[in-house]
Amino acid sequence: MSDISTTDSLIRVWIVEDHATYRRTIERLCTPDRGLAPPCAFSNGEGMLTALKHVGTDEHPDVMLLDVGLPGRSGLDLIKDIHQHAPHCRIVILTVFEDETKICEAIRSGASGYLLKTAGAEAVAKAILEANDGGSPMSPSIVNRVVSLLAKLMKPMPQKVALSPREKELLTLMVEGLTAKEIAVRMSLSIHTAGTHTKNLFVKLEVHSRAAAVARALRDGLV
Amino acid sequence: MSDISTTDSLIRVWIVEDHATYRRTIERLCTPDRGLAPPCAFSNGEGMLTALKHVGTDEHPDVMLLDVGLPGRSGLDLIKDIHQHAPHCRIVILTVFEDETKICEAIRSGASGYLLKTAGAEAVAKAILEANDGGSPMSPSIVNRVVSLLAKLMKPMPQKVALSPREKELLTLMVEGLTAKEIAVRMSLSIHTAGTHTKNLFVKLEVHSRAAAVARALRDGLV
DNA sequence: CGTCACCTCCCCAAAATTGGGGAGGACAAA
DNA sequence: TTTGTCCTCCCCAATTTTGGGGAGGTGACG
Repeated sequence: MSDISTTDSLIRVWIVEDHATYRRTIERLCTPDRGLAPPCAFSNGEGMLTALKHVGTDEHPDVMLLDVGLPGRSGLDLIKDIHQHAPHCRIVILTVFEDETKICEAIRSGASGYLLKTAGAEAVAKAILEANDGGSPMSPSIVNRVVSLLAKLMKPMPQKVALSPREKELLTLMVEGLTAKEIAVRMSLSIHTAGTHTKNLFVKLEVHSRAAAVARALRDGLV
Repeated sequence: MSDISTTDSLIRVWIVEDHATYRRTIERLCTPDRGLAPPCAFSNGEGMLTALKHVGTDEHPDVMLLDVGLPGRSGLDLIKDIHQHAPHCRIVILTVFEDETKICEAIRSGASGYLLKTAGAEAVAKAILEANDGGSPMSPSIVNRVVSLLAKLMKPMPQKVALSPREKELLTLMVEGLTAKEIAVRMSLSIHTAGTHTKNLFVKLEVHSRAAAVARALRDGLV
């Protein structure tokens, strides 16, 4: 007997994935030698949800692999429902989307993991085990984003950076693509004053270049 | 007799505005001494539209002040209908919205003017006269946007600037706020190559600074 | 009245950017 | 094959940016 079999039962995995071939790939990697029971696979969230409502609690999945970008309701919406019906089920998002918004929503909704579909079969299998053990499996690039996201939220981002009128004006012109000299002219300032404002602005925005300042301004709606 | 009375009749003004007090303000400024007839005021587009359909052509308004952000259909949708029933009616948008999208739609729909509600009573009165004379009254800030918008459309904007893969990559990192040196490291390039890419990028984007490049990228969704 | 934030102006020097130039190789289309 | 685009690397010099410093003035707030 291998050490895996020391657990009473294999991990119950459910899969929600509309892409048939990819779904098959995932199904195939759920093997007893990995500690995984033959999975239940669904092509959409509705089917999975009705199944979840009708099976007994002892039949509930341990880990749910969830695709987002499904037809019908977004996979992200499903998370809450899953948690409602199967509170102990660990949810792992499996998707091609890498954007912060989706990741953020998923995490907020209560997903345990977030895998990119570029991940190999072994990575997925490992992720299932990790999730089942209470971990939070994530693709490397996702981890990066989560960390930076967290860092962003951690720092006392005072909602809106308190820019003085003149600084806001300067920032606006900077976003227009004007150089320091042009800005000085437009604002009827000496180059030096424009420079001073720029320095102060950089400190407030926590950046070290015009490009970064513009990026921050545009992205955080400071203009 | 004042020179205003040399015209046979006063300007017929219609107003569509849901905010009662503001509507009253506008109504009050339509005085004979300004060359304006007592106006018809409506709190919504539907009412105005039915009225427009039922009155004779000789009763049609000369100038229509239109609020957008009305309950029910958007004021912008109304423009087409108004033109259909009263082709000679000059339409002036009166709103708090300053965004390019709204302005663009309004102009495209056939609005003659676009006023911000921050405009004073006298400005509104002047705008009505200007519109009636075939002009296009606009708040200063609106004019700015329209001009820049026009300029943007004029230049042979080749839809999407054809950036090479490497250039797009560089641009992305530039938007992240990285310096040339950092970008070179991230892209595994020599500073010189990063510089070369930057130069080519600037030519394609028609800019002369990183800040402007970032602004262009972010605003035109190049990343 | 002192303090603090803001605006204005200036000096300075290290570092980065900007904008020319050239040059070789890969690779695909004409 | 020739042409063209793209990627890579380099040199150069003028200009700009960055980030310190100081300094005087205003006006608000306690």
